Amino acid sequence: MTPEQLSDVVRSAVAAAVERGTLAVAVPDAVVIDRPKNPEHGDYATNIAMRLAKPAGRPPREVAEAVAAELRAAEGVAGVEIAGPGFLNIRLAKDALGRVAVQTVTAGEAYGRTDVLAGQRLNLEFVSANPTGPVHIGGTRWAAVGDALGRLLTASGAEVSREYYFNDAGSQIDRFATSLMAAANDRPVPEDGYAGAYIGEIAAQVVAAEPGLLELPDAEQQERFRVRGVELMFAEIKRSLAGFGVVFDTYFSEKTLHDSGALEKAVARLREQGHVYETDGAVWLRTTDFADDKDRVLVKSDGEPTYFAADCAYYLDKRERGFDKVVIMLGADHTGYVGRYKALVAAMGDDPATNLEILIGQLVNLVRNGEPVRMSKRAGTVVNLEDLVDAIGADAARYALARASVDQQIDLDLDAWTRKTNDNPVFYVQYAHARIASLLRGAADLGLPLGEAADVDTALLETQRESDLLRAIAEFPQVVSSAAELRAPHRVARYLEELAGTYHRFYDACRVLPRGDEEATPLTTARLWLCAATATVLANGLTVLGVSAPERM
RNA sequence: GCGCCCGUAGCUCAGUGGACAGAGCAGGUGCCUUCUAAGCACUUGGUCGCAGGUUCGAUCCCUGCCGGGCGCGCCA
Repeated sequence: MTPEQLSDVVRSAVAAAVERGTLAVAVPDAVVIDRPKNPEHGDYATNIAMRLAKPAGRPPREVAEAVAAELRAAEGVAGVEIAGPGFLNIRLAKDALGRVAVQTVTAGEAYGRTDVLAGQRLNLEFVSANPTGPVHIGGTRWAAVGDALGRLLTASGAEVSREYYFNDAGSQIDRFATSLMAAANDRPVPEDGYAGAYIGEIAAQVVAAEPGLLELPDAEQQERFRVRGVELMFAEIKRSLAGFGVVFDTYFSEKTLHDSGALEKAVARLREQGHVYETDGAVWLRTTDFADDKDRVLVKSDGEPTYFAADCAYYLDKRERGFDKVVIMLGADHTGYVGRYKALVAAMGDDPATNLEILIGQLVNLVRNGEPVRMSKRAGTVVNLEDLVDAIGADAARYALARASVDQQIDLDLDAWTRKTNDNPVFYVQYAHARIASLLRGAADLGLPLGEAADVDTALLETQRESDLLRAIAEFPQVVSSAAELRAPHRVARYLEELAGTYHRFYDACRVLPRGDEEATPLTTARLWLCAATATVLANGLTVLGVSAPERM
């Protein structure tokens, strides 16, 4: 029995008490089930009696008595104790807990999937780095977290589309093109231009692809460098992301919004809604009507639309494509956009609370030998996605970036994440998986297959270490769904570390395979199922994070 | 000045209103002739930044302070 199943059982017990007349209260929608740290507090515990005490108008312990009386009769429940201020400590029947191992192995890759977010259509935008250079470390954090979040949301039943918005219009791209042209013609890096070795490399590729390019007038050259340069740079970005295991459903070009008249359409819609005015020759959106700090310019006095105007058009486009909710992940240096983005959604006539979600990720600092790695865009010492992968590998990079809460700044220590020791959590978790894989290979060599689910006596799994492991495994679906709902992939990583530790402790205490001349027993089989179940959860969890689950290490 | 994030063990960090606040690392003591020691056991270590408030109950919610990070363009 998993906590979710137990939650339903407890809820039914409350309903039964109400039915019987021993409790007068509205039956709650959901019952919270805890996994107590203290084994004396049973397999699971619930605070439902304390929650219902006030609405029932009775002391928590009396409510607890009424619920416990019903709960004791429930299938799979071996014992119920009332403790402390009114906790219900529940002990499951041995087999009710043990069957979790069978359920897990049987479900395989599907174990952990739920439908809690079924029916939601989400557009998940992340990375969205401009094709003027490689994906920097901040974008890399979002590549890891965003992709993991996408997998989590999908696992929880949501319909998710990953989207990468790229700016291929405007002055930043112009500066990129100018920088390429300067590099190709051996001219100095222009004012506000881009430096770094990649500029020279891209410039050379453009020249190679376009014979006679350097003989053309500057204006024509510039255009060719822009088009080809963006193309090449973007291919480079896609390649590095793919190497990181991140692929998007849609790569959305800002330029297409300009070319299709979508900006004018968006401005017209905002004007219809009555939120647009003109001052000093510019067109403004009155975002202050929607709690923004100041109004925002849509069209500059020189007639050029702003980036914000494109944001408006882009938001409208996403909504017209049928997404209920637009989720955007930004770095902490973009915190200032939240207010104006909410305002634009409201000005469009939508509800920012339901149609928009902006997730802010704090900055990443790199550390080597305890010293901060100095980063300078001008000096070309920016650490980007590929540098990080080269330094510590894709698995460690993804895990390191995904295991921290996005609200927390991270100091990513390049040495710690390459160490093959216990202070490297990704190895700790992967090692547990490889260790089980090795054990299962050993079982196969001994001619000990798992066999049929019906033939396993999981009630034999009765030691503390075994039931600890079963409870940890049972928790996984809830970890996934709550991590999805809270937009917190790091919870999965932390859970996996705990699960790995629980497994290592089990392994240390419980011999699985027969030694020497010993014969396999029913307990051998039960423990093999438990090991296989653990491996399934470790693999499913690592997959959610985009990290491999190695068979050997 | 205003907005967002952070402040929890010596260090790096978990902790969706519940029971004595947790993990890894670092320090100390042990455990490998048989399933991966990249492991495990025991042990040292806390005014959860400070002060109020809400609650049966607060590390968590609210208010105010203190300290650190980031941001506040007719840039993109």
